[in-house]
Amino acid sequence: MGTTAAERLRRSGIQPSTQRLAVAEYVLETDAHPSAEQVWDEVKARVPTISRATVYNTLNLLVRKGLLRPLQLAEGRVGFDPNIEPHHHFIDEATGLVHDVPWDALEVRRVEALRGLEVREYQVILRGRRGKARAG
Amino acid sequence: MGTTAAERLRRSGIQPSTQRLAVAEYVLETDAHPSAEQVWDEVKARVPTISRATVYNTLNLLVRKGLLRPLQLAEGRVGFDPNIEPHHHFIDEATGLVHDVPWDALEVRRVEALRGLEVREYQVILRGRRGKARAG
DNA sequence: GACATCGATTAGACGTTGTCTAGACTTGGG
DNA sequence: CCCAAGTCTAGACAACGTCTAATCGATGTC
Repeated sequence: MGTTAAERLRRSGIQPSTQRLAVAEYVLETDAHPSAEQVWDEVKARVPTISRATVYNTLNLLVRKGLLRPLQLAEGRVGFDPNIEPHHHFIDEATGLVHDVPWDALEVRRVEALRGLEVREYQVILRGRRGKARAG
Repeated sequence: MGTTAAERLRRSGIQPSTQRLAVAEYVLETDAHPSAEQVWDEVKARVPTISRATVYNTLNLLVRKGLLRPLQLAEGRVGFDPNIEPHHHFIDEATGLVHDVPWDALEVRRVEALRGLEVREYQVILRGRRGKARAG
C-alpha cells in the first residue's frame, strides 16, 4: 500500500528497468537483511537471466541513492537493510539472523561527551538468543 | 612488561611454535584491528616462509582460546581485536581505522527491558571523524 | 642415537564473494 | 529509421578464506 517500488526508483532518479524493479521489489520489502547473493537467488526466480553484475550494480545504486543501508555486521558477509531510519540491531547467535531493534527501545548516554570524536551516527549491536517471549 | 606472548600461549594450551609466536607477538600487541591479510603481511617480514593457512589457523586458534576477538564491523573484512574486555568501537570514516572506546565512556540503558531477547553481549558502534581535540 | 608418532607447517587447489570489462541489447529523441 | 546514451550479460579477474596432501619437526621410547 502506498508507494510502489517503481515510483520510489523514479523519484530517486533511477530508471526502473525490469531488472532493477525486480531487485527493488524484493530488497525494499524484506526484513531478512539479505546478502547480495541471497538477493540474486531471490530475483533469479523472477528474472532468470539477470546477471550477478546487475544485482550488485543495482544494490550499490540503491545504497548510493539512500534507499538502502549496507550492514557490515552480519555473520558471514555484508547485508542490506531497507530500514533507513536510525535503529539498532540484534543478532540471533542461534540462527545468524539479524533483527531490527527500534531506536527508542534503548537509550545511549554520553555520546556527546566523547572527547576528540565527531560522531555522525551510532547504533547498538546486540548478540544473544531470542527467548520464548513475544518478540518484534 | 608483564607476560610474554610465549607464556600466554602456553598458558592457553597452545604450542608456541616459531610461526605462532610471530603471529601472536604482532596481533596481541597491536591496536590496529588488523585483517588476517594484514597480519600475514606483517608476519612475513619476520618469518618469510609462513603460509597463509598457518596465519589463518593461528588467528582462529587464538579466537577459540579467547585471546582474540573477531570484529565483524570493519570496512572491508573481518578484523581481530586483542582487547578481550567489553568495549565499544569508533570507526573513523575518513581513514577507515577502528578505535576502541572504553566501556565506561558510554552508558546504554534499558537493555534488560528488551522483550523476547536474551542479550549475551552488546556494544555501541560509532561512526564519524576524529576531531582536533585530544583523543585516546 | 634411531625410531615411531603426533602435531604443525607448507604449497597450492578450491569455493565464495565482489568488481571490472567488452560487447550486445534497449530505450527515447529526432 | 537512426543515433546516442544508458543498461544488461557473460565471463574474466581479484580478494578472502578454507581444505587437503605431503612434508617437516618435536617428543617420548627403547
